[in-house]
Amino acid sequence: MVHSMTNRVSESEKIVLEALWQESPLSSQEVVDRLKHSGWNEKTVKTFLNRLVKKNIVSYKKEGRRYFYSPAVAKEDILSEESSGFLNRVFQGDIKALLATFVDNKQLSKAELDYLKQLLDEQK
Amino acid sequence: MVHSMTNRVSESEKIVLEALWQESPLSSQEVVDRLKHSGWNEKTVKTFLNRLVKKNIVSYKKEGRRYFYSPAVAKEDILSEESSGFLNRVFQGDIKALLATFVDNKQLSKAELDYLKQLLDEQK
DNA sequence: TGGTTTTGATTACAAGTGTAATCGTAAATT
DNA sequence: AATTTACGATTACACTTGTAATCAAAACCA
Repeated sequence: MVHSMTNRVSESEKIVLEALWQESPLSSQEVVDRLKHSGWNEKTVKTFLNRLVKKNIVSYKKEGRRYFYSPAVAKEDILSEESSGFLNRVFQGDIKALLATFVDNKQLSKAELDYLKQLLDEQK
Repeated sequence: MVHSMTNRVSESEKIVLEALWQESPLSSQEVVDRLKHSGWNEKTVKTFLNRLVKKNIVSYKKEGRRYFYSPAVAKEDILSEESSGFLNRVFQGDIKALLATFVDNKQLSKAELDYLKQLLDEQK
């Protein structure tokens, strides 16, 4: 696979992927278990797993009759891809505007504020 | 319209909406003109305008034969809705993780860093 | 006044997504 | 061994989205 990954991961698929990021490899049943709070039918979860595999976002190892799934992409990669996409789409790349919106919108605790200041200092 | 707005604005629709935020009211032709860089066919733009109207995201005033469109929602509202949605979906509400990703990922200029620090101080 | 153009409304249509149900086969159970 | 079960593969189906084309009525032009 050469040219940059164009396969989009849908929101639902991302929730499934998140479970695999937290722990993998997992059988489909284990994924279903970890997502029982979602209210999704087992079949639905399996569909998402399948689509993730077809998109090469998730890989699997056959073990006897069943598959054990693992993420094929790093969480950080997806997060930064999503993040820069969001920044560009919603804030036209204006990171100051984006951060201002987040900082204004959320009530940040003192600890969070300190953490962020530290982050900014390191950035120097 | 009573219960909380559940109408999703698609990416393309948001681009059209952005034009109206920049200036309104606009006739459909004016919107098309302002979006000629998008490469969209006039018909396509009109479709998006129509869908925005159906979703009550954009309103219009009839003037003779033609309509003049205006946003029916504030940009800030959409931005903060999108932002908190993104925060929750992608970062599970962990604003520190989100900001860290943005701050790490983008090379921030000195001016931007200063701006952010000031923002954080105001937040105190 | 009869054609031409403009504009909004309606219709089209494939791809992607949410949400499963069904099918076929291999495995487990009785 | 026969039956039930579990699992992956295939199929289903409506809704959304991207991307327009067509239609009907009004307005303009010749």
